[in-house]
Amino acid sequence: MAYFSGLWAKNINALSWVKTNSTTASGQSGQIGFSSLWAYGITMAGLLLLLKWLEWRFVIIDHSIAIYIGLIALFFTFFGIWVAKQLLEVKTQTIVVEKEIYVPVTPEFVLNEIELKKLNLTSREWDVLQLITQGKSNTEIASDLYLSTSTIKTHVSNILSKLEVKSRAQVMEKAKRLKITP
Amino acid sequence: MAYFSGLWAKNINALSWVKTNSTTASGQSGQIGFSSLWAYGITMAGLLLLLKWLEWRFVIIDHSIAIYIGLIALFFTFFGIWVAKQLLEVKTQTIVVEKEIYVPVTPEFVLNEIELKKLNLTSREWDVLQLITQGKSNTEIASDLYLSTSTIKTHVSNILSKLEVKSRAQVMEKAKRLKITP
DNA sequence: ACGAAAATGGTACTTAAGTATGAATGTATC
DNA sequence: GATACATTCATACTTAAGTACCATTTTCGT
Repeated sequence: MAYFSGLWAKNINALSWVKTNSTTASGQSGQIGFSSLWAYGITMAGLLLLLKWLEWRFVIIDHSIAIYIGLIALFFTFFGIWVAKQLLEVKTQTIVVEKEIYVPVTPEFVLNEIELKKLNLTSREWDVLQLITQGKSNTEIASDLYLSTSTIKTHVSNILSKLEVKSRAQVMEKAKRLKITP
Repeated sequence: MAYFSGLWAKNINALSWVKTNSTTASGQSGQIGFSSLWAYGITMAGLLLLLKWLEWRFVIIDHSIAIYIGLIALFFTFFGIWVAKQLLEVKTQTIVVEKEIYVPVTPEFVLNEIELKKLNLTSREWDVLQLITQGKSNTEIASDLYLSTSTIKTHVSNILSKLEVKSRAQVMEKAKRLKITP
């Protein structure tokens, strides 16, 4: 029984050494637990052999029951370690890292329909407005729509009135600002 | 020694029960390992007491050594579990999930300096051009820059020439297209 | 300091833009 | 069918835009 106490004390020392070792070596990921366990086991076994071999003959008969208990202790220690490994499941921690991605937003044009409806333009006025924003002259617009310049002038005049501006240049500026044209 | 074998078999059963329990209850995060360990310990102790109490008197003398060994086994099993907990650091498997966040790219205007230089505009012409793209009339531009309309007309005419267009409306359109104006 | 380019301004002119008004025709909506 | 609105076109006019040509002054690089 005296030897068993000694073995206990040695085990604690061996344990603390193994633990220190595993902490410092924690850089290499993965199998730390297993290799440390082996180191621990081998160290323990080595100590046991070392201690016992020195006084083997004196002990082998007198303290056979103590050795037996020691082996039982050793076995169940490993058994406990095995049990712990089964019980302690690997915790999976999911960390969601929000990563800002600057999407190359295509200079997509979304027509501001709210503002467009406020203007209360007729469909023909809308046609003319779009051609105006393309920098076209009255003559060109008339040509595009197969109309006379007189008609275009009328439409343009109405557009200016509805947009509350005084020139086609201001129409272009305001149409851009209100996002009713690309 | 016969009892020890029985105890072993019971342990296995108890273990498997505990493991199943811990798996199903894995929803609640944290202390699963510990509570399961306690459940396991209590179950084992309970079984031990139950089995032994039934034949206590018959056994207490004959098999005192077996009980002693059983206790040793129990203790070192827990010791092994404790050791394993020290050695096996809780592996936290970190899964980094990148979540795309679409940053609302402000409709930022980047001046197309390459195209701008090609135009070979003078600084004053550039001033006038910017005011043109704001939809301002020659009179307004003259007023803004403290110049006569004659000067503005000269600048505008030069701008039209350099941009190879025929009206201020086309200037606005082309300036937008070349991204030399917001 | 000199020359080239830039900046400013003027006059005269042409052309396009924009206004005002009216009218004919088409098209829904009740 | 009457009404309201949209569409088309025309005439006459005013105003702004744009051109052409010239002149003066300022700025800047070598």
